[in-house]
Amino acid sequence: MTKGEETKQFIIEKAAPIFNTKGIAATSMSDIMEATKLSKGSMYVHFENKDVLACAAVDHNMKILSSKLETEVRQGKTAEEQLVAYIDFFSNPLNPPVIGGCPLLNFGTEADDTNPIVKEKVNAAIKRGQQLLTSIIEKGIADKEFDPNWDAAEFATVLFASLEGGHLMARMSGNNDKMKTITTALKKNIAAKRL
Amino acid sequence: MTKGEETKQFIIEKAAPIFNTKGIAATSMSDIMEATKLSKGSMYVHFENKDVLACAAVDHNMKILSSKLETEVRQGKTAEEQLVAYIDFFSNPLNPPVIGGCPLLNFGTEADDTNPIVKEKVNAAIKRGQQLLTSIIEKGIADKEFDPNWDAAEFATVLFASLEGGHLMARMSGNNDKMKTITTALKKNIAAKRL
DNA sequence: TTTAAACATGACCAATCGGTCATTTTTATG
DNA sequence: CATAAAAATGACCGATTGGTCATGTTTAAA
Repeated sequence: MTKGEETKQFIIEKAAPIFNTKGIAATSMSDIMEATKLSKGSMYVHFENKDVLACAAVDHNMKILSSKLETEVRQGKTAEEQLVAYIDFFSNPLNPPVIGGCPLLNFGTEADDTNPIVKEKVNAAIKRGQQLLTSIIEKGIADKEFDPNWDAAEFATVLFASLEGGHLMARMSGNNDKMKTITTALKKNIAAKRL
Repeated sequence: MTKGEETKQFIIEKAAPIFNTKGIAATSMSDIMEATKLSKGSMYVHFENKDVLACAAVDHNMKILSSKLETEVRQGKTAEEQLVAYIDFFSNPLNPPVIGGCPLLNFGTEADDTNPIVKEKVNAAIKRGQQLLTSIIEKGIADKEFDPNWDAAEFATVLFASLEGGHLMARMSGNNDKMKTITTALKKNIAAKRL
């Protein structure tokens, strides 16, 4: 890795949590300069403009999130353990795996009507999450672990949606009770499909 | 209503959808001036600063949403009809009841780490939504319409969370399929509690 | 060790930001 | 209708925004 590549990565890592907490529009290049202790000119050596830097930060947040998630899910041996690991990974929005909370929620809502590029990144990430969940469930069915009539795609959708909604509820209230209710209900639904 | 009050209301009504679509930080006073065709000085006659105007816009968006929702829910006679009306009200995020999509999601995620006042407004609105749902379910139980062992608060939480999550998924994908999956699953759960 | 390219710097730029205020116009009341 | 208060105007303000660029420094390969 050349010095330039190192600096570029360094900037991304410092910028990512700022964009994720303050939002893209509310984050200024000065904020990044302060966090990196680098000069303005240096930022523009590595990123042609703020949008490009913001996109890199979005990507980085999602990559960190998914790599941490995959590490946790891999710990599970059975499909049920893996589903539970997935749920537990998102079970405490007040101490989230990525600084600033879920980047899908944060960047998704901001980009919705304003930034089609970021919006598509979020959409793709959601699809990957859905696919991971669906494949775990289908593996569980193939392994005679779950009821073969279980609709994998449907449950993956409901699970994902309720975790995102629970994330919002927990962060707004500053309290994790609602999230606990949701994760418990989800796990109950999974257990009910056990053979 | 005096002329001043009329103008103030007019500004709020024009500003509300802009704040809800672009976000608070990304909306400038010039945006509001353009939408209202009013001068900058006039805006500051009615609102001491941008934050106050933004708060008024947040309140307005939520008020419109909840009043439309209540109208729909009131149409239902039985508790089940009312729950279904609630779900249907949020069932098409691509053509949402309030311009810009769900204000709880939009303002909530933006305000999370930056604006405690707006955050608390969102939190209070979520609580009201939860209370409405809980009371409908409890009424249904009292009327011998639903299984008396149904946990009203739990289902209210799951319902609300999955609708918000589904909202995000639908808007990111530009497609309503996931939301349809969610609403169908929710209605199935309700029907299962019917006596 | 030489040297050209890559990197870093910070002064500088026009544009826009939120906000103010003296002045003018409109409103509403006696 | 007179008139004082309320509302509306737009020029103006300092601060900050994203972005540029000539200059100096560091890197890395020959």
